[in-house]
Amino acid sequence: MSTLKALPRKKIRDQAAEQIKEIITSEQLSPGDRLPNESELAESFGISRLSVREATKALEYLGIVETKTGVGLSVGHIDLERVTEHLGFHPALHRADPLQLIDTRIIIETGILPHVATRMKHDRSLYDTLNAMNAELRQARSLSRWMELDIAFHRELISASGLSALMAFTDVLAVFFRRFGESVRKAEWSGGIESHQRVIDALKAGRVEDADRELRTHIENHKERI
Amino acid sequence: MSTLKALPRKKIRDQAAEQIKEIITSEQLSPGDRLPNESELAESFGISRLSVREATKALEYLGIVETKTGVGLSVGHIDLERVTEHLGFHPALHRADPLQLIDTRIIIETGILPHVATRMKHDRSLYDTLNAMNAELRQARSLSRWMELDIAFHRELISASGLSALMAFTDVLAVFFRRFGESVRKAEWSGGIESHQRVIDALKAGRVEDADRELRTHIENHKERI
DNA sequence: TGGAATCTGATTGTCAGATAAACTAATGTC
DNA sequence: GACATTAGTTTATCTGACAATCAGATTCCA
Repeated sequence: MSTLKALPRKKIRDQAAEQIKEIITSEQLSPGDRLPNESELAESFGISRLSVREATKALEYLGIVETKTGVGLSVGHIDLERVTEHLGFHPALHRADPLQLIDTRIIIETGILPHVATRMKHDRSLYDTLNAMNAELRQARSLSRWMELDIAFHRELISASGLSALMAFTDVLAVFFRRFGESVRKAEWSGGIESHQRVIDALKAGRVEDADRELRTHIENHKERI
Repeated sequence: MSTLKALPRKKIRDQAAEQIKEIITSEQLSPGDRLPNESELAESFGISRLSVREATKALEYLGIVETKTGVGLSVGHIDLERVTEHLGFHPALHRADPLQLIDTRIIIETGILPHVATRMKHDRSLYDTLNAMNAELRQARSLSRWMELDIAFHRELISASGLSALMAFTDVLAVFFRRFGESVRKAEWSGGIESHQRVIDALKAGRVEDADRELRTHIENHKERI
C-alpha cells in the first residue's frame, strides 16, 4: 500500500517565500513599502523565525525584498543586473543552445522594429540617441568595451519600442549571450557598426522591411562563430 | 579623521556566498558536481553553519547550487526557466500597460511561426497535437476551463517552435493574461477556436504569411476588451 | 532656544546546540 | 541472490540567546 507520498513535502522555507510573494502581490505593494518584520512573519506563518530568514535571504538575493539591520524588511527594487551578476559566472550557462538563443534574439529584435519606427516618427530624439551610441561604438578600443557598448545599443533599440516587458526579458538573455562574445574578431567590429547604422537609418526613413532584413543578417552572423 | 568606515562591513553570509562561487569557478566544477557539505564549509570559512545555510539557500533560489536532504550540496543546473520564474516580480511587468503586453505576445507568437512551419514539415505529429488540443477546446463548457485550454494551446504552439527560452518567458506573461481573461464573452469562444484552426491549417500547408495574419488579428482582439 | 550628544527600544545578524527527516550504503536474513 | 533492516551521514527545522545597527526620543549644554 503505498505510500506514494506524491510530492516530496514542500519545504517550509519555500512555502514562506511563496507567502511573502503572495503578500506583496495581494496587497499590491510597491518597491520601498514596508513588510512585517521577521518575528511577525514567523508567527503569522506559524513557523520559526529561522525559516523565515532563509526565505527572506533568498528573496533578497533576487532583489524581491530588502533588509536593513535595525530597521526591517521592505519590498525591493528588483534589479536584474544584480541577479545576472550572480549568474554570469555559472558554468551551466555554457549549455544553453546558442543557435536557439540567436533565433530568439532575432524574433524579439526584428519583432519590435515596426514599433520603433512608429515611435521614431513622433520622437526624433530616439534616432539621435541610437546614433550617438553607435558613434561611441566606433571609439571602442578594447574588446570588452566594444561588447558592453554593443549590448547597450541593442538594449536601447528594444527600449525604443516602448515594450518594457521585452526589455526585462532580454536583460536576462544578455547574460547568456555575453559568453560567446569572446569569439568576436576585430574585423567584425566595423562591419557590425555599419550594420547598426543601416538599421537605424532605415528606421528613420520608415523603411521597416529594410531594417528587418539588415538586423536579421546582422544577428545571424553570430551563427558562424559557433 | 573620519571614520568614513568605507563600506558597511560585508555581511558574513555574503562573503560565504562569494567563497562558494569562488570554489565553483576555481575548481572548474560542472553542474551536478558535489560540493563540500554545510559543516565543512562552515568550518573552512570559520563561520557558523547557519550563515553558510543562508548563503546556500540564496544561491539555491538562483539555481546556482542544489541541495538534497541526506545527500549534500552540488552545483546546480541553472537554466533560463529558473530565472524567468522570478521575473514575474519585475516592475516592468507589474506596471506594464495591457496593450503593451498584447503587443509583446504578438511579437513572440507570430515570430515563431516560421520555425513552427519548418518543424512541422519534418514532424507531422506537431500538427496532430495542436489539432487535438483545439478539438478539446471545443468541448469546454466553463469559462475557466476554456481559458486554461486556450493558454495551453498557445503554449504548445510556442513549444512547437523548439525555442524553449521563449516558452519560459511566455509562461510569465500568461500569469498577467489570466487577469483580464475574465472579460471574454461566450460568443468569442467559437470565433477563437476557428481562428486557431485556421492558424494551424495554414502552418501545415506551409502558408506562413496567412498564419501570421490570422494569429495577429486573433491576439489583437484582446485589445477591444480592455 | 537650538543643536549636539546620548540613551533606548526595535530589528536584523550571528552564534551554539539539539532533534527530526531524508537519503545512502552496508549488513543481515532467508 | 533478493530483499528487508539497520546505521551513519547530511540537510531541515526549531529554541534560545546575544551582538550589531539604526531611528527616534531624550537629555544636556551653550
